[in-house]
Amino acid sequence: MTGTPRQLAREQTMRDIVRIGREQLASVGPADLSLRAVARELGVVSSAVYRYVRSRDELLTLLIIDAYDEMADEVDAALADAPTAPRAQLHALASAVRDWAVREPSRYALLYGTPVPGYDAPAERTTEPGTRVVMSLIAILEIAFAEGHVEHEPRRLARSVRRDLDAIRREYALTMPADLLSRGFAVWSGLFGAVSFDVFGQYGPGTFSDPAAFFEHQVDALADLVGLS
Amino acid sequence: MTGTPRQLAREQTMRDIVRIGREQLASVGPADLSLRAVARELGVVSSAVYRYVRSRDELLTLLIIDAYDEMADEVDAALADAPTAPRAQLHALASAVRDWAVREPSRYALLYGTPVPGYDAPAERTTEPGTRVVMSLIAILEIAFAEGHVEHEPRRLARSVRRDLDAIRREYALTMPADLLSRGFAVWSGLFGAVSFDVFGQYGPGTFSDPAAFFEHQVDALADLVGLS
DNA sequence: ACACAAATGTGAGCACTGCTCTTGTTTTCC
DNA sequence: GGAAAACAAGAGCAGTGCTCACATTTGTGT
Repeated sequence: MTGTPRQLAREQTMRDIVRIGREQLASVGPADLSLRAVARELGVVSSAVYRYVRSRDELLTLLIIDAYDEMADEVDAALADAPTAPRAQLHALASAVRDWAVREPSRYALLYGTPVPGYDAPAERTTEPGTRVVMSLIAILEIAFAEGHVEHEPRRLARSVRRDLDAIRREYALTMPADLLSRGFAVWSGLFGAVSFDVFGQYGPGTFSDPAAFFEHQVDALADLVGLS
Repeated sequence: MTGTPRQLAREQTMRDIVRIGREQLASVGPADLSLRAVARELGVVSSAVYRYVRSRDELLTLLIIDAYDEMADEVDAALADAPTAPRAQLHALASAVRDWAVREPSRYALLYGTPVPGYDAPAERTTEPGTRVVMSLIAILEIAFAEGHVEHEPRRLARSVRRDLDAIRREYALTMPADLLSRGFAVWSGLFGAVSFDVFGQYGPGTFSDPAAFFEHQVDALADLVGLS
């Protein structure tokens, strides 16, 4: 299990690099993330870091995966602790996302803010961790639908949209109708819209004295969107 | 009206700087915006630009105001052309925002993406242009409410939230109830959540073959949120 | 056990960035 | 015309990502 000392040292160094990058990110924002600063903190000359991380973009990828996973882990934990009523589950998921985002604004920005220019995340490494939360959301909706906890009046869909949604339904073996799934996506984007406005201060300073309470109402509205009881 | 040649030249140069900055932004993203590159394009040495623009942040401020205004202008134009039915007006507003955002992703990112680290927009200059769109949205809702075009069942609000919303209602002399205004904010954040997901590619490539059509459904959902008819 | 190869760290260097400061030039105003 | 203000130039500082030649350490096959 344990490899050579050199392998162990390498793994430790990789962990250190991600840790330092994460700390840097907390204080400086994605665009100003500096490999040289990481090297300094690591007590090593700047070029040495390139033995471990191909480029700054590679470091970003590592931090993105790290952040997606931590957020999703906290969502999972919150869902496990919450009552099983679908509306309660949705609130638990939403609050977990918001709490994490408020606590880690830079890392949240890395995931859901402006894509870092000139960088595109390698899909094969970030897709899986990046979809965990929305998968949880869809799962909540799917279970609620199966158990009859969603009041939903059918709506017409454009053909292309229906086709795309049906493809998703097939891929994940969903029983809920396509128009409900469409609403589920609206909840998803609405959720992250609300969190982003909150975290990025789009409401303006001092507009809401208790942002968390206001956020709860926003989530309530989203729950109504899919008729959750 | 027309000042000295020097004043005219200065105004022209300022316009050129904003124009070049806008062009740069289109190809490079907010964080990589370079004053030196602007100077090069302007055919002048880098330090000369500082005669016109105090710092890179100052240039960002100019570009932010420029972008807010252009987006709001297009929204206004779209609203003027659209049918007066509130739901049609909402669709017109939403589509105008999305169209502009898709056409100008970097400038959209400047407004609604990650705040540029270390930079905070001077409120006294960006607040007014930055609130034009949401003002239009609230106006649509207010008129729809006044004319009885909104079916809305009252909802309880947390005290602090009600207090904040009442302050806003007073400030803008709104007749709609606070809980409807709350829903209006949900529409607002939901709208920009949907646009951001769309523009920033959060759905993943190829998920939706006709993103514009899907977006329409998202807006439909948001319209239901405030019971627009 | 020893040699060879792979992995790791060093330091110099390139081209770029934002920004400052001194120096010289041009335009405006009295 | 001459003083004052505005402007442009160029050098320079500290920082960035990244590459490369070189030295050192570590792992492995014979």
